[in-house]
Amino acid sequence: MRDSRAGEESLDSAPREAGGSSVFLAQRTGRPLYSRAFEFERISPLQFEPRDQFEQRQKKLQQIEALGQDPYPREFRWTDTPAALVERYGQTSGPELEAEKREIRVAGRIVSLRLMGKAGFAHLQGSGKQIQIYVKKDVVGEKGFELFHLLDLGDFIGVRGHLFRTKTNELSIWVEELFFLSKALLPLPEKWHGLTDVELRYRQRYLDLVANDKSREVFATRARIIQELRRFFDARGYIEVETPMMHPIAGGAAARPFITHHNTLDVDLYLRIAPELYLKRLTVGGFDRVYEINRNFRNEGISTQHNPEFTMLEFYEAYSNYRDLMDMNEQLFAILAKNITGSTIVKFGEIELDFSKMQRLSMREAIQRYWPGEAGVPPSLAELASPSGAQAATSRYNLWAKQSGSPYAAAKGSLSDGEWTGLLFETMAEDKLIQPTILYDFPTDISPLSKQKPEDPSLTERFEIYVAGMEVANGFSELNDPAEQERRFLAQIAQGGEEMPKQLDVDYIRALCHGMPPTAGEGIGIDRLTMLLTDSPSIRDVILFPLLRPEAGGESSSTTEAHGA
RNA sequence: AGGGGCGUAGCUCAGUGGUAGAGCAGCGGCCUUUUAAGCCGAAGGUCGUGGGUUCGAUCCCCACCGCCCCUACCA
Repeated sequence: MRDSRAGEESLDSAPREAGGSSVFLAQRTGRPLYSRAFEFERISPLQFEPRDQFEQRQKKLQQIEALGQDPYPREFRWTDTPAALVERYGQTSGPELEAEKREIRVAGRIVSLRLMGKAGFAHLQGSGKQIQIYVKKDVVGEKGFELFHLLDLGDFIGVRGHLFRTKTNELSIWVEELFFLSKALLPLPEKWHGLTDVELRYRQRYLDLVANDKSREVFATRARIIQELRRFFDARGYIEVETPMMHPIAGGAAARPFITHHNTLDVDLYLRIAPELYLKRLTVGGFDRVYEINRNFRNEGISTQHNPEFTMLEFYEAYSNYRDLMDMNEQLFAILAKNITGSTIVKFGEIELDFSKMQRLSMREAIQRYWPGEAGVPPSLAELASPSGAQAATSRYNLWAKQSGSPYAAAKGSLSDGEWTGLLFETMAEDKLIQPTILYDFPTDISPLSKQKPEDPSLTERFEIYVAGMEVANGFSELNDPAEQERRFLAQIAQGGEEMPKQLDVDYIRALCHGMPPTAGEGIGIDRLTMLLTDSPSIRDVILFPLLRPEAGGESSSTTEAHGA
């Protein structure tokens, strides 16, 4: 951490270590504060673009310093934010402002600048809101106006003055004194188109946030969604916990993990693919209602719906089952939609999602429901439940799909009945679930952590919630029979494959042996939920810094390393 | 991984097989209530990178790099 009492001579007067590469032309020297000069020595050829402006602004910074200003001052005390002023005085008339004439001190980033001769206007932006300032030479004086001249778009300043309205009736600050706060050595994106290059928006999110209101709103909304979720669960007696991100065994989901290494212990660890097994240990420990909002990491593809690290809310509730959760979810999604967007009807792209009700379908019903008419008579529930029934139905579906050019179900290796059912559902029904839908009764074969249905052990008490064709939640009555759990884990391990655990999580079985209450648990994908509630078509629009390939220019991978041939 | 698209000034975008264009930003000048401020002037580019075709390539061809979209894997 940086010392908050920074400002003592030692810190400032020490020449900066060149360290072999600096982007600055001028290196500061060990002169005392306020009288320091720059030395123009090229330290390294590395520079940020645009170079002319970078250099120009460095020169201006020196000139500002020459005016007696600290180039990086430690303190500015403000009385109001731009947002607060707009909020409070947005409707107040000029004469009323004149009558009050309260002294205010406001800070912000300069986002527009109109300078004319001996006066000028600018807009200060703070927390996404802007207020205009008016700077007049007569008022701020020779030096103050000189400082004003040296300001660029992007600089941070503070002002002292009072509110008034201009000829065009815009609420503005009549500036009596200017305070330089920080220099933008690089220019902001273009002022009315903003930043549209998506790559730049993701790589340099800070510019996106400065330039694009829409973007800052999305992330503010994301924060509110998480707040709402915490409120919802806190009000129901849950406690929030944090469980390990580094796991000795990657469990709790079927996914390829990231591998890392701890030096002192000399062990490989996996970045967690799910917090599930740890949270359930906590229900064993007597935390009857727990939740965690945190990251999961899966070493898999990147798409508009997938980022290698993503945020999940997971929660567990003792003495409940999946029916209780389904009911709770209907409430939760409706409340969220209402509180976040103002309505339970939410616009998403070209469609409107209605969160006031959720249709419920069993997986087998969904297959029937979305079975294409041209593919013949849909399979009966009895057929789908019978041995090899799902496989037979899939063959019939594939026959049609291949003829019509639709995606067909391609099985890798031999599948069990439950796997066929899951595959068929994913192939033909999943992307049709546009309106919020609770899909329930998943095959046991693809639900290794769920309790079976007492009347049909081939199915489990598990559901998923689909919205706009995306899976956003996954919950079930948790399997708490240690013998059955061990059997299913061993079956997974025997099955093999990159996505399956390699090792039995013995401690988890031991925990279950100490007794886990009947519990229902669920995970909700926060990123996807945020997409839905902010009308964002890509997951990268709701993740501040989505994973991208590292920028070229540093050590480039292929060219420098490619001597294998 | 496969298919499609994109890459031109710091930003937003035009454009052409024959010396590269605008607006904004930046620079110099004028301007004391402007607001996409205005007016005058000057500057700014390895047209993603590397090959090839050509008398000549930013443009055509190939490869590579990066990003976006779709499909596959996945939540």
